[in-house]
Amino acid sequence: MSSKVVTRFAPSPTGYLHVGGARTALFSWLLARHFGGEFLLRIEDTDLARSTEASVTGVLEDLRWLGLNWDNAELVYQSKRVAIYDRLIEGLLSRGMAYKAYETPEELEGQRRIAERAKRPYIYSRPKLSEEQVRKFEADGRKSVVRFVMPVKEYRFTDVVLGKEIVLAANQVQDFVLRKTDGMPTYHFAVVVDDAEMGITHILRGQEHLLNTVNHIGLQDALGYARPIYGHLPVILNTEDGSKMGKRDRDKKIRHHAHLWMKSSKMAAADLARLAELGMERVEWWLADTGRQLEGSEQKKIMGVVGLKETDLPEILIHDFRANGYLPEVMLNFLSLLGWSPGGDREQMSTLEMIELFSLERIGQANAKFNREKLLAFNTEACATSPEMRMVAVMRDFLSVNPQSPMNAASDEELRAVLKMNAGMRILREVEEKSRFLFVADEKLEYQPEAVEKVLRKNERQGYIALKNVRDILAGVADWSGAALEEAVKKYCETAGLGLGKVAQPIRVAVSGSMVSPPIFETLAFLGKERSLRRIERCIEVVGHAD
RNA sequence: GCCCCCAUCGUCUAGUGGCCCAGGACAUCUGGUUCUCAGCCAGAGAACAGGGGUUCGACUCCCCUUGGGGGUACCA
Repeated sequence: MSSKVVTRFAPSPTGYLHVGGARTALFSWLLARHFGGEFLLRIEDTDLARSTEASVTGVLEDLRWLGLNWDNAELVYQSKRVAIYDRLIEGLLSRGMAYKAYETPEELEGQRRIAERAKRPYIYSRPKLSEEQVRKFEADGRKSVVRFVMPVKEYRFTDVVLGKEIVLAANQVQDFVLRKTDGMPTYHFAVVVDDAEMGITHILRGQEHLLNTVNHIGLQDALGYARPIYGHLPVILNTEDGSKMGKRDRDKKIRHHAHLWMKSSKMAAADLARLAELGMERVEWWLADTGRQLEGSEQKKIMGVVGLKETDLPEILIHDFRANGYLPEVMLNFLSLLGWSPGGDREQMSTLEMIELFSLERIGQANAKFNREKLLAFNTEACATSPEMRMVAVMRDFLSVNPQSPMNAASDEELRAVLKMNAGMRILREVEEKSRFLFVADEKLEYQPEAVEKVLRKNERQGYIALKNVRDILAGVADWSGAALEEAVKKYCETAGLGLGKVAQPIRVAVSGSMVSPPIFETLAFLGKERSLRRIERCIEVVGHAD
């Protein structure tokens, strides 16, 4: 095997990149990089109704974020290659290797139902049309598709991932559609032509394509193409129910909550539709069947009504993980372990190590469940061990996709300091939630009622009193450093006979507005004497007044 | 229904006939550390789906059962 390895990733732009697609892309990329070959990108936009340019942009951005760089400067769009497909299809037609078929989708559906009712497997049977019938169909303006004359025989091919030969019996093959009524090629046709023309040597794809492969090799034989090496990757499943992990899962959760909401608030679908400013039929249609999906904008409206936050939804899309503050290198590492293992006890790897260690033989056969907790643990470790510079860059990227965060105003130096005081962070979203108060104007700081109650008011306002007392101590601290502040406050605790927690928590609430923040002395040092005291002063006033 | 794929701790997996009364990681549980959250440290429990073969010997090979997943489109 002296020829160069050429792999590809060929997403259909009907949504953003999800973990399954990313894993497929990663494996193809690793294979190419391992052998010093090429990794190409192609956009499979033959489904005119569902493909969008926004999806293409999104997928490309996600791939770039992950660092899965592709080698073709010019992207291949199947929608721009229709003339090429047409020429080849005409060739097949003229040689009798394909034919026009005139059944409507409804007629086919009917045939399928009949077969199902008779408990017979449905296999499309080629109708024998007389020339006269064909003329009549054409004259009636009946739309036609082009079907491939699939040679009836046993098909077999070797799968490198499964490590075995896949056999499909002759009675299972059937003629399939090459060109749809709208003139676009089907996936099956375009994929075979493009893989051949792009010189793809290895095709890695999800196991849902396993049986499609026989159609593809039937076509390859008819068109005189060489057969690439195939490998079908195990499917990534949900931990919760073991079903295939996919974009539908977010929709599933929203629907579930919508039902709960209707039950608890005694509302009907019509009320939900009205409040969400959506059509009633649309909402009812969606609620009725778990197989149905709403558009992203519609989902948002429903979520607003039933009280679901973006962060309540399961992360499925690569973009979700980015927006929650996972590191791309961690995603890559974790994804690589879903179906692959370098062997032994090896788990955490840099991308370079993954390239070096990757091999098709070590890809597993069993489906894998996506374990979020383990991903979190990997991310925690990476956050703890990555260089400061890297973390600042990652934080910037995180903030760029969270433009509403006040932390966007922070300088690199400030980010570095914030990251440092957040040692032990798991994801960047936690850093943001825990530290955003540092970048809110003193007078705009909001005090959580529960925090004020529990920490300052409870037990005869012990916390409030401690805060007042420690305010005077802090006002007298000359060296406003973490260490000096700690010393001063601890000394106060000792003389007052209080545990550090009894004093630290009131200060925390006063400067952050909540019961959770980075370590209190570092927080004070970051804010500086003036701002710290101003916040404490304001808190004393606000809480005192409220009585 | 039919076709195809798969099967080691709760989860991801290591294991390619004796090195395994099965190793690692995450999760769980128990202690410890700590100004909150998180983290960190120490320890513990936890698996070869079942039944037949093959073999001197099976987690490893073969068959069946069961279970899980995928496909069955003018979607990819």
